[in-house]
Amino acid sequence: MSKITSLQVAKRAGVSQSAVSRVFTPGASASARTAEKVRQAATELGYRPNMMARAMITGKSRIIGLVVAYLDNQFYPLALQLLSKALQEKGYHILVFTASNSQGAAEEVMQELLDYQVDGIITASVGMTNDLTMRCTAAGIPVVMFNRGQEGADISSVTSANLLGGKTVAEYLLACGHQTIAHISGWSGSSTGRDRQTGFCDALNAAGKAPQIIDGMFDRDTAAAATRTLMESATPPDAIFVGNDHMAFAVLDTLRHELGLRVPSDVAVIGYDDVPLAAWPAYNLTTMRQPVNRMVQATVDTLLTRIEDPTTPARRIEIESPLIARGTTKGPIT
Amino acid sequence: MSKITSLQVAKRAGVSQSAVSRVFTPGASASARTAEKVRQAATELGYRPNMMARAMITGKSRIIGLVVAYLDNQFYPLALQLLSKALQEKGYHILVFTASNSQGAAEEVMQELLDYQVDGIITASVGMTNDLTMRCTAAGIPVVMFNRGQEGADISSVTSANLLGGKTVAEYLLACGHQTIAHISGWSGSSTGRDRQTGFCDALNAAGKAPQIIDGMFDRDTAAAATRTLMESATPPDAIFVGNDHMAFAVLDTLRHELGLRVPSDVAVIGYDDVPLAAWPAYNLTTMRQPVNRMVQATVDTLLTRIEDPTTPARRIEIESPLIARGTTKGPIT
DNA sequence: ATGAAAGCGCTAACAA
DNA sequence: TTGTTAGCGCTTTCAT
Repeated sequence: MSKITSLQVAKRAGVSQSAVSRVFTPGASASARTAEKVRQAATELGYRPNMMARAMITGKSRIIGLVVAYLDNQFYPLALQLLSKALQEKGYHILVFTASNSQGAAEEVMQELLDYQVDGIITASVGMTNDLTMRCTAAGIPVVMFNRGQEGADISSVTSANLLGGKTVAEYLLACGHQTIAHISGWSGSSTGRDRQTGFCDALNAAGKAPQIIDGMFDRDTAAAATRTLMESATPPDAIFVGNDHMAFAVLDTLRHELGLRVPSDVAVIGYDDVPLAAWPAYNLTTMRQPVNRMVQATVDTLLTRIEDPTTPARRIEIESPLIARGTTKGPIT
Repeated sequence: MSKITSLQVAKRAGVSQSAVSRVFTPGASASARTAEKVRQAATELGYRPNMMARAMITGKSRIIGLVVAYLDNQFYPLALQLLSKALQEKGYHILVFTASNSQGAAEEVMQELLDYQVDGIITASVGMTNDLTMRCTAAGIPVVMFNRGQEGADISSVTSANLLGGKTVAEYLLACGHQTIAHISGWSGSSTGRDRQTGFCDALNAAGKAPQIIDGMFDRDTAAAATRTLMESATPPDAIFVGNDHMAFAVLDTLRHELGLRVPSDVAVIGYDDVPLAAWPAYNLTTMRQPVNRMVQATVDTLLTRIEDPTTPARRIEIESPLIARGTTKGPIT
């Protein structure tokens, strides 16, 4: 039982090979009778069009390259799963490229992406340089950055409203009556980390406060170390805003199990993402939600729109979302 | 800057198109001088061979289909990341197929897998029927089941030594002096779940004990419900072996935060997998390790070996690993 | 070792 | 609507 070609189907159906092709090509013309005969023969033989051959002609592979760095932050596996499912429903599939955040690696990945003739690219939280992403656009391949923005570049991106999110957190903490507020920020090399920090600090400054800030690099160990530094300082904070949930869990672990402090009575903690784990009783973390579902939907829409019509301009989508108050904060003073 | 073909490189290098092809085909013959000229021209033009065209000729796409169901169990994202990285180093990439565990979906996925002419397939924890997996083998596509075995079928699989693992857990719990031991099993429809259970029960039976067993379906909510049932029964257990870490976290949450019990003094808990979260202080879970690294390595080896030489027989690999004692058990009586 | 030529399986432009 | 023809970009005989 080897490969069945369109030619064999054609013979069996008593039509030309191109007739078979047309029956299987969306938006091609074939009479009902022909289509019937062809489909019949095709199912009998178990024929399915060869994607590779089709891709070579049309230039469309129906493959989307997903560039991803680390999957230890629960937010990304979830996104990957939803992304894959949503694209699959549209007839696309995800080809995974893991890129350690090093300079040379990105370069290499970019080439491989082009080799496979992917129809589009989604970068998830990976530090693609402007240059690299621009080159994809130059090569005519639409790129959407998921959970990352890019300053002046003409590249589509989908993020949550991080600036606003930071502000929301600041105002909430203020409303809770906190006096000494600190921030363990997301990696300052990422727009996401920077925006959350900016929104947070601006709102705090407006209230006449200046938070102490340490870059947590989106990393557990770094965040844990930052927590120690913060709490052992001369003026330890009574609230910490952490750049994402993944780090916030490390902060909570350190606070509770290493420093023996109580949350929220000694220190309040707020994260960002609202990954499933944040809702589990062991952490019960107050956090800014990132609506994965809507972000995924927007990403797929944006990408497919650009694939179908390359003249569509790049769009930068920001999705607003609520703060989810749970047990690591005391709640606003009423 | 559109597509560069081998022909354009050939012209520039002053050689034939086939010469260019040979230079880029591993194990083809070309003189040093020709190779030099070709490489020169290629880099100048930014040429890279077109994978699609190559795939069509050789029948090798250098794409591995990964079929996966859910990614909420931390074990799988980790595996996916390592798998992707290991394969990438060998020049392969992963095309993701998400399959809800329904019957019809698997059928559909299987077809798409064939459409893309994947060189091999890895199924991760997804309930492929014997029939389906056999059809892939029939179609000449090597399949490796990751973290699942299959009874009599001639299909490669890589698992940890689940039978032995179950036994190890039982003996450990016995050594800790537990009297009433229960088991919230992994999905009984999976070899992994069954083997752990069998190894566990056999060892317990040998000691004259018969554990109460509830199928946890590898699901958080089901496991939580099972925990309630167990603890509210006439003879609540003093130790619970849970079929994987993902469920064990739900069990711990329920025990501590809902039933107000202390672990391990009221009940001891042991999981299976040793995902990163198990080591975090909030859970600090005693668990059977599954050595992801070695499992991934074995999977990649097995798959690539069969791709390179299809006559290689299927192999069933079981990897032994240790119990990691942490804070949810009291430790053996000395 | 190299070039010419024959396709891989398909879609698309062209006639009929 | 349909069949015929020409490639997509490459690998692989087959001669030389």
